[in-house]
Amino acid sequence: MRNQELAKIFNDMARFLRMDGVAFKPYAYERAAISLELLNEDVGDVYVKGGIRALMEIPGVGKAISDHIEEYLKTGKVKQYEKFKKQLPIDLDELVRVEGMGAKKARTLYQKLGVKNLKDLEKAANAHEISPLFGFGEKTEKNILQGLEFLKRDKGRFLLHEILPTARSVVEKLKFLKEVDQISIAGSTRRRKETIGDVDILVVSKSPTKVMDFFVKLPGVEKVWAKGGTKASIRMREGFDMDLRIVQKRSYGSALQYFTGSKDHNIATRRIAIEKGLKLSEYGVFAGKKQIAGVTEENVYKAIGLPWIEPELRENEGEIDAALRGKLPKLFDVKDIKGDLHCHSDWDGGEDSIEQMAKTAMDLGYEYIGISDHTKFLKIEHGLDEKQLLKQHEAIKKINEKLEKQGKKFKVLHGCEANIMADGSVDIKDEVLEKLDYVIAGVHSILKMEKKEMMARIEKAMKNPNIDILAHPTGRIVGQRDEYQVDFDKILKLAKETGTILEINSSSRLDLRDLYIRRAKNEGVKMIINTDAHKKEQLDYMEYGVSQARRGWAEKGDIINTLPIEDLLKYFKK
DNA sequence: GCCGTTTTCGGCCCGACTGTTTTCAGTCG
Repeated sequence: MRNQELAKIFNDMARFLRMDGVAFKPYAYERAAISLELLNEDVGDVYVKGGIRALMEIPGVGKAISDHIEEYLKTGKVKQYEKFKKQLPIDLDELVRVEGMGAKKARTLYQKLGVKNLKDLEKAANAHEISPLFGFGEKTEKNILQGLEFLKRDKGRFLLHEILPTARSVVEKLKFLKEVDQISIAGSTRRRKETIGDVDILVVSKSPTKVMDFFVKLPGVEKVWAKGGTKASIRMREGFDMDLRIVQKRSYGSALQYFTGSKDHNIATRRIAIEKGLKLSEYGVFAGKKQIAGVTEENVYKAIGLPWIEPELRENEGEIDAALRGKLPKLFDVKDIKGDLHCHSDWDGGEDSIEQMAKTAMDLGYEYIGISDHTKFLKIEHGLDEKQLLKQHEAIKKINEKLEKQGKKFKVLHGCEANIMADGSVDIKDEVLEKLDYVIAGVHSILKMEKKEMMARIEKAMKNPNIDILAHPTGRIVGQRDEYQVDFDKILKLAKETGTILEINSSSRLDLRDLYIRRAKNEGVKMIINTDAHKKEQLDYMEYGVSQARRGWAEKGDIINTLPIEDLLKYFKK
């Protein structure tokens, strides 16, 4: 989409302008870039429909930027941008990935040493050409070399699944310190973004130095980037950074609000504060010099005329407007989940027996679990055939009888995760599917189909009266695989027509993604959050699916496994 | 360069830490 291409150009232009010491213009270009990224419609279509005038309707786009957009749409280029690039023919994106390298240092190194990319940079640093330069020194050169080393090992962003347990264990360790009065995870981890760049931790303490010293000496710390009186930053062995901020009690709420972000949400909240003649910073809300809020997040939001906003919503994607109108969604949490219907047992090569899975589900406080093993087409997953499914059906019946005898209210449901074949049929006969409590179906093979073919395939499956749930509907796996060629609007339409439930898969697929969840909710399409657990420990993944649903503005009524079993069953087709 | 219930000019989010030029620019979040 041309929106993203233009957003990149404007972000780059902002960087060039900032390098030249131009004030405020960079901010304007960045705002325009954000607007374009958030625009639902292709900017080319906007222009075709309404010309320059329509472009100027886009927030942050005025006369000059709309001219740039028009120029780009007509010629594929923005002259001013080309001029900037010619003046500074370096791979800035690459260079600024080195910790401590910004645009200005990069420019100096190009002008003095001809450094254009990481390779040149490494050569110059190794040859000690950097340290003698004006404004640089021994330490800067050493840091550049170390930054380059880290970059070589850089694995990019981490999955929330990988980060959250580590972040929590660090919080637990810090809690042991008597100097730590209050503590919280902040940043994108608190917003439960699906991938995390680094972990932010906020602490209230009267003895910051002691906490800092402890923090930078935690096991697994590989490098201390910075350590001051209120702020420290470390690189962990696993390859991600952790930042610790220490504030006073009176600023805990405002600091938590600030460090939770997102950046765009914060800019929006600060603007609101300014409109009210107040100042919002991490230290509090101020009327002149007087602090009027800051101890809790609730009173910070209240002071600027907003209700408290759930961290998962803080992306400046409509939550502020919704908050002002009293239309924020009522989010639910993992405690509202009554069961998990996408679970594998040792029948298909999973690690744990049906009983063990059921027991773990009971321990989690669930009222039911659904066993949905793979079916026969997936030989690599030891998929079950019709005969085995019928046998499993009897086994589950016995387990339920046993549970009933023990006086447990808990129930094991029997399903399966059938394969949607290339032609849209499934690999288990209807007469067997009919006997199950429910059927999940998913695409697991021939993923690289053309959109039209793939949609015909999925349409046929969704129209199958035996298929209740579409597993991982778009096929993406975070950080590993893009979604297959699907038309999500069509999927929503079919879900409405056929009553097929869309899955929010809590594993590293996190499929549906948050924006799709929001669209499904708006269309009134029902969803279910499942873990796809292949062993009992993975039943804990539910929290990630719930976070995803929360980021998608979903409410209890949108998610059928918040329902008790008798109501849940009503959503299945038969 | 953009914007507006303080509005067509004057303000734009704001503070911490590092290293080096020893007073502050550059970078980061």
